[in-house]
Amino acid sequence: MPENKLPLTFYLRDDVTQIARELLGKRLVTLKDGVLTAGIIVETEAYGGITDRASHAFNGLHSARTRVLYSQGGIAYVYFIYGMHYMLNVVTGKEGVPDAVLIRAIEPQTGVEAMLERRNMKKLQPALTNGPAKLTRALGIDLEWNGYPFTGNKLWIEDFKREVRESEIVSGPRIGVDYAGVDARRPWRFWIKENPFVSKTRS
DNA sequence: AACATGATAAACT
DNA sequence: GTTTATCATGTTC
Repeated sequence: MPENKLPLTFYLRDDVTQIARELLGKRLVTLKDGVLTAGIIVETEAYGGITDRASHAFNGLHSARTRVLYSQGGIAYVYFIYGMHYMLNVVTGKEGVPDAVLIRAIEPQTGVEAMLERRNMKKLQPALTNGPAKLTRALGIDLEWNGYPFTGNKLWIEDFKREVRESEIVSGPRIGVDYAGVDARRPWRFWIKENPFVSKTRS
């Protein structure tokens, strides 16, 4: 177990955009079937609870799907979309506040062979993990991981000796949320400037 | 009916 | 190499 694993207190803070920024440069790790896979987080998006039209919990919606969003921070919110993809979010804030950060891209670091196999690819290239559904597939994350804690021994985020200067962090509108009206234009997507593993925007 | 996407193919430059 | 179009596939409200 790594000593630099982020503590629960990291996730319990109430500024979700700040947490989304701080997650850049951190190392996301999964341990599944004895196989360790990990990568550096290079792109995130903040989802601001009940007042954010792009959030699944907008207007205080409670449902079977959004239940884990209202939990105390420090657990995973995994959901299924477009009939075939899984998305990983980090739930933040105190219990009752459905804030979350979507992990949109990572830079592969450990267990590249296993990731390539899960993705059915032969060679390391940005397409391995440069999108939210690509990285969940590469890390072996599916619906079973919904609600799983980031403080356990199967899924965690750890500090990594990668200094991310403020000047390296770029922000802009979130992807795929055009339906969200005014909230669609909020600059709540954060990424590391010029990193080749950041997702490609569709025009 | 819509969806916090990815893979592929075809037509560009 | 890049942009544009199309489809896959099933849960959610």
